[in-house]
Amino acid sequence: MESLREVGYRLTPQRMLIIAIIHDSKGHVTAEDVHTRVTEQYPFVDISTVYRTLQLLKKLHLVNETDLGGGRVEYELAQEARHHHLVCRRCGATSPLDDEMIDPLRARLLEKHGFQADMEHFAIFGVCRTCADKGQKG
Amino acid sequence: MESLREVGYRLTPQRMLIIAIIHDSKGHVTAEDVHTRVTEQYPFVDISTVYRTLQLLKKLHLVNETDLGGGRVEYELAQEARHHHLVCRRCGATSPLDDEMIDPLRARLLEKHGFQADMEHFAIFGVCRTCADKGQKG
DNA sequence: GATGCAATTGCAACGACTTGCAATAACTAC
DNA sequence: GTAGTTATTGCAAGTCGTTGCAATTGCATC
Repeated sequence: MESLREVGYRLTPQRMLIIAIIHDSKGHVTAEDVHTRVTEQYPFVDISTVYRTLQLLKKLHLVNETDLGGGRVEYELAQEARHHHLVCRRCGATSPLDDEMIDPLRARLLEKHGFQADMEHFAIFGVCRTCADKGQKG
Repeated sequence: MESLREVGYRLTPQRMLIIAIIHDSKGHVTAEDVHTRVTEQYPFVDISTVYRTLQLLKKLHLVNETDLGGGRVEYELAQEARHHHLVCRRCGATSPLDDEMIDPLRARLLEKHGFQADMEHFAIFGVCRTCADKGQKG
């Protein structure tokens, strides 16, 4: 919470609230979710402030931003180990994916192209095992 | 060009024009680009028609859609071999990436998670060799 | 070639997110 | 505690892209 100030940013009530809300939320939240919960306590806070704060927290690697294809971007605390998401385009289910699965690709990109890939928080779309078992058509 | 009709879609002048324009364009185009060029010939065509047509062509795998981080989505003909893009977050340069580079990951996802990953047209962000050589900070 | 009907279109309104700007307020230095 | 400065905010307007809907039009059938 104090980390913002340590990096030279001002610690405003809005920011504190937003950070607290994200801390309290398990899993993913949208900007809209955060804004709704913020305005319960500080009704005057604008959604643009929420967006700006989320961008800041993302820049500081305090939150991850992922587009899970639901029409709005999702955010989550970046405390846990780096990971990604498998998103089923049939049933919409998402499951986490260890970053280690991506490491070989990262290594290959560096080796063959000299490219240092971020691949911070990927959403990989496809068909999950359950859905693949049900229907045949891929 | 006739392929649309063959799959059960109507072949309208708007669609023909849009397809022709994408064919003529080398590399990536935005919806705005397409709309500008469409209205040179048919000034009444709405941008929503362009968007809808692009979505349709994407669904039919006739064009690829990629978010290269430029604030607007880019489209290109899907005629060539499947590929992806490396996007440098320093200089903004993009370079194509063979799909083969992704194959091992795809195989691993299927094997370990039973997940049939699409990974149709990825944009992988990071730092390119040139920029990495110049500055040190990653 | 006329008729019928659903796919497609243009329009306008909407959705998520961003941005310019003047007012406010967090931090610093006294 | 006060004053100064500058980051941050709220507001309003803007952007890219989507969507509901009535009017149009492609195309199949006669």
